[in-house]
Amino acid sequence: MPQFINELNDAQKEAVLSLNGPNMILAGAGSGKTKVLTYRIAHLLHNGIAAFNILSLTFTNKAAKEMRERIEKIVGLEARSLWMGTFHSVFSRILRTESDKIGFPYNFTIYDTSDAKNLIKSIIKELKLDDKIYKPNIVYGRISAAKNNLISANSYNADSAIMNEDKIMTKPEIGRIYTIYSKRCLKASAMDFDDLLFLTYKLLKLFPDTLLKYQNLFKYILVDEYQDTNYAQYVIVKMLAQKNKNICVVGDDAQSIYSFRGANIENILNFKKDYKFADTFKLEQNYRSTKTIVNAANAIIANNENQFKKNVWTDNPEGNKIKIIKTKTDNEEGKVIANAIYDMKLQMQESFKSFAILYRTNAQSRVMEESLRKMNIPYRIYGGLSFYQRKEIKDLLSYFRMIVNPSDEEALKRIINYPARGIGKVTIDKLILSANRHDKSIWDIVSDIEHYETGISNGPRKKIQDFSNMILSFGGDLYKKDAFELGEHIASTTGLLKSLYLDKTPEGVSKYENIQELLNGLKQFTASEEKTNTPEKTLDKFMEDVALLTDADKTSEDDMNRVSLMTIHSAKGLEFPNVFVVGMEENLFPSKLSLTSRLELEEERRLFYVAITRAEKSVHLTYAQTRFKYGDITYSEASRFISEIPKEYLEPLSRKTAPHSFGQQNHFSTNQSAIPSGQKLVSLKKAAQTMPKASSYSGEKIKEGANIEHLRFGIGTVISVEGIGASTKATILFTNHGKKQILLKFAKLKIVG
DNA sequence: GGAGGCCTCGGAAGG
DNA sequence: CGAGGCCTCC
Repeated sequence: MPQFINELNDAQKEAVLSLNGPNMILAGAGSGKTKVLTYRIAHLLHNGIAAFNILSLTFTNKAAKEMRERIEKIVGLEARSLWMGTFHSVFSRILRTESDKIGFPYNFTIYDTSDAKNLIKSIIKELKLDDKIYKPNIVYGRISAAKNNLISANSYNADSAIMNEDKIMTKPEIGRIYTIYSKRCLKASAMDFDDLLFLTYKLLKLFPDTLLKYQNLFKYILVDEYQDTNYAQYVIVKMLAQKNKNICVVGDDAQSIYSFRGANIENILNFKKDYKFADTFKLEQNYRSTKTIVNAANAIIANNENQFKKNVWTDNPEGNKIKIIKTKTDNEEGKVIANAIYDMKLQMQESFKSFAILYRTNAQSRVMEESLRKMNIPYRIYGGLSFYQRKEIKDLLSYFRMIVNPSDEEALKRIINYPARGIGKVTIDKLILSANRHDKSIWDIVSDIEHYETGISNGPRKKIQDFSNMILSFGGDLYKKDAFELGEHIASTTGLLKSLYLDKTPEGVSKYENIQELLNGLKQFTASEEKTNTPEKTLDKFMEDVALLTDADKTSEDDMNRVSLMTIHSAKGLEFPNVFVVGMEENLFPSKLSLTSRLELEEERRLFYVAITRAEKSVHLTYAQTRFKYGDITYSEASRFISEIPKEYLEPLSRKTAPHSFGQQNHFSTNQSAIPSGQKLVSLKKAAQTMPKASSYSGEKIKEGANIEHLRFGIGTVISVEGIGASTKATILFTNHGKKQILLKFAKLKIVG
């Protein structure tokens, strides 16, 4: 038995060693789930299973990448032959191989969500439907949900229950839109994200020999975060595993937080029904958090009805109690947290990266940001507009897309008049009309405009020809130039690069930099290749999965020392020594929209469970009595979730410590459960506001031998000063606190005596 | 085609 | 309140 097995506890060991048959691993938060998955795969390889016979599915690229790296550390390069990736990336790989069977070319485009919504919007317009009623978002949501439930456009229109639902929603034409949308995607040789699942299902369903081929290929299947699978994913996995039944799913029903995008918690709850002889393993020992955190989390989740019985426990120390902080306003909440981070950093010698601020909605990040910025606390916000969604990036990528697949309608619409070349809205509408009439793609018309009666006059027609010729000429270079050469050629000949270069506004500069970054990506992609007459790292290869990439996949892992700000959803799978969960208020968390149903409230509670189980050492829960929402002040009460934590895990209500000479005082006004004490917090607010600016220190005065006063540690003498600039540190001997090392950048030292 | 004004709308988010 | 979409005007 390989050495690595000995690093595992008994439950983990069993889960790793049981290789055959259906297995379900229920992994509590922080129980070493990834470790088990990686060792299990390593163990399969050790047992002579070929890497290419193992399929491992995850939800994020990041998870797949991490796992592959970890396996590579154990087994070496063999790990590269594993089928390991997200559902979408693995399925797109299969679809590119088998595309002809379902009527697509191998070089199909993958539409991202905004492409899909644009197409829907344009169809709604073409059908002359009221876009106030047929909101693209809603229509997209219906179509997406249909596909995730494996309902084709035909079945949709034939399903009286669905049609009736749409009628009741006063949107009886959604089925028609769905039909046209599917047709247009096919014409454009494009699949949206949901198609990657739906069409994989269709492929395996319609072609039994293809199904058999992949059943034989994927002798062992592993699925991570199984509680997040939707119906389509569930069915496809089931089909693939049908023959060998060597399927291992890993998940935690308590962390199912994605039902709003179709995840079905029943998939994990019913695993034993689907696979009768399944072995179940429970990983219940938590290695991440303190006893206090683990026990509090258990107590919270116990309020849910739908769940597996699990007993998550830990050998870790008791740890600090959970602190509840109440503030008057959301602004104050931000200030108090910034102060608390500042203090904890000093007191506990923590680095900034050990802190995370988690919130329910992205809108809450702004207040936090402001406070952190005022205190010069470095932070990083996760989420928001991704690199690949930026306008300038999408524009250039649209050129790339058209070169790989000229039928790509959304790419064409984006760039046919960008940079401006005199092909206006009216002309484009005529093109679309003509394409629809002739049942062709827009590119079919554009590339052969002479042969169609479009009603477009000579001027614009000439310009369309020029555009078409340009695309064709780029296309001619596709296999002659490598991806970087062609990409750069396009960026410069179209004038895209130049116009951004000339734009010296901050936005323009940033756009130019982004384009450069994309080109750098192309360069990296081609870097491995030697110069030959027939390059292999061509643009079409680069484009294959670019639509499946997200920011998290971009290289240059930011190891900077910053506080992390993100939604609780995006914190799933991560861990931080110290966690602040902010906005613990009724109608915010739990969200107002969840209060109507028990199931939704339970999902909010799981979300809270996820939030506090991110923490290793400390948890702070904060709430504000008033908060700005949509420009109005709203009043809120403490979240019901706070009162679900047994008091023994909460910091007892304590009187504040006497104000310090700087006017600083203990921020942690504790407040048990739902009933606010009405304690006056004015002084606290003042304290936050009168905090000296972190940057206000003048470094020159802090010299060896200087007597100083520190905000928290009081009087002391500087023993030595090391480092330069922002990293200048002083070693100071405090009268009452002994020797401490302090970063001058953040310390507020006052020279005394 | 682009700038600027008006209107609307507001949950979380992977691929 | 503020972002984004849409319309209007130049």
